[in-house]
Amino acid sequence: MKQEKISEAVVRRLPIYLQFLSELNKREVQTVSSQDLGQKLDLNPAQIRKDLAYFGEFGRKGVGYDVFYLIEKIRQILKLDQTLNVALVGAGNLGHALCNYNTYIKDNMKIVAVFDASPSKIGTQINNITVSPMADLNQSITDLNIRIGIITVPAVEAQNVANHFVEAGIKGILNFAPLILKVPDEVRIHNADFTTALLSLAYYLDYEGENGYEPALD
Amino acid sequence: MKQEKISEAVVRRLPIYLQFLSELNKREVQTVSSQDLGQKLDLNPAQIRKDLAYFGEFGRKGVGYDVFYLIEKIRQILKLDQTLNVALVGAGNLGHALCNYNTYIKDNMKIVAVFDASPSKIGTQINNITVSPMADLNQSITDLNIRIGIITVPAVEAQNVANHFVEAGIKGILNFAPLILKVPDEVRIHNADFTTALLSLAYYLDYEGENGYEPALD
DNA sequence: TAGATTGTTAATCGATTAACAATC
DNA sequence: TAGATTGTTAATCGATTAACAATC
Repeated sequence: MKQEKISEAVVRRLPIYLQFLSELNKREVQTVSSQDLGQKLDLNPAQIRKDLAYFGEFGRKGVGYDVFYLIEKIRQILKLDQTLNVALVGAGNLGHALCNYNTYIKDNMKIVAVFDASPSKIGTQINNITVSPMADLNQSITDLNIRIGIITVPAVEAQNVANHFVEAGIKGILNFAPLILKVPDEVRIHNADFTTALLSLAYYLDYEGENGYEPALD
Repeated sequence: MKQEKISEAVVRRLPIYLQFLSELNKREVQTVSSQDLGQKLDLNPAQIRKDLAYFGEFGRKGVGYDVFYLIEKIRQILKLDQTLNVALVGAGNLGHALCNYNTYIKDNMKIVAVFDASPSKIGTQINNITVSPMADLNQSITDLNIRIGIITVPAVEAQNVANHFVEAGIKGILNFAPLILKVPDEVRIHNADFTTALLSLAYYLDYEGENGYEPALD
């Protein structure tokens, strides 16, 4: 086990491993090799072994990885072995979708507070959570020991919400708004805006193999 | 202008440029330098210049880039200068959110058909589109000349939907389900699952600067 | 002309992959 | 023991960044 710096790319793959391992576990598969994992996840087996080796020796030579043990280990690494409370700002369609989604609950992430600026939204219920006014944000975040915030407001309001989050002591933000937020270095931002993924799809239509863009000839 | 292979990383940044340039255009800013762009988007100015230079010479030395001209050029590169019809399968909360969202419309992407397997959803209206049964998918995709599909169904059904899409001739898929889809090489998949982004946030909590994971000492 | 900023080459940095000894 | 598969080092590959001549 080395004390190297672990790159973001590695950390980003851990939840992907976790998700597929959970699937295997559900199907009562006991053991898995990096070969198997690589094939199912479209990744190089050497990369998977290397990723895991940053954190310890979790496999057995000649055998592979014990599925359940590896799940436990990855959950520890990601700090998902403790419940993490999450706040969400923006009770629009997307906010609703995220609250009703409950994939994260099994991963110990739980949206426990929802806020919105619009009086028409405040007081309504989403999945047993009452939408609160922005004025309550600071207090709730302290009371509920919330460290992660999700932003699902329109782009124009997103920076403002981020500022509120930072002031309230939030340490990680999942941002769905299509812009780059400015926050202090100690706050971590992950962008979940899908418009870039959608728009960049267009580039790859039709011209697979060639370059998509045909410049004017000089 | 060179005929190099353009990496995915480059293409992924184009929509980000586009989005900020549109912002500038709205504010009637005429010209922008790679310096400015880099600062606002948290990117290296050299990288931005290099990205753009793959596709042509869009700037003026000593001056910068004309905002409106660059917008036009990037839209051409991404093939957003023509309207692209999009199909969506999965009329749940997330599907609803995406249909009501209309950011893409200004970018010439439009969801024009929605499908769901559940009888309780079929026939309902989302944003003026009637939810159709899966049986109609093939025909609609042909009739409406749809080349991009969005998957917002639960993970267990996602591969099945992807197969339908492929058979119907879809060339690009935006997948929100948390799994790796298997499709022929000529079909492009972009994953928009945000659970990986959310779960990996946990890793970075608290221990900024250090490594988040504390292994047992041997 | 002087200052600014591009387009592009060269240098650096980091991430992925191949290869293999160790070992179950 | 023979076959399989890990953990890890070395080789490769690709992406980012620095630097600068060209030029507006």
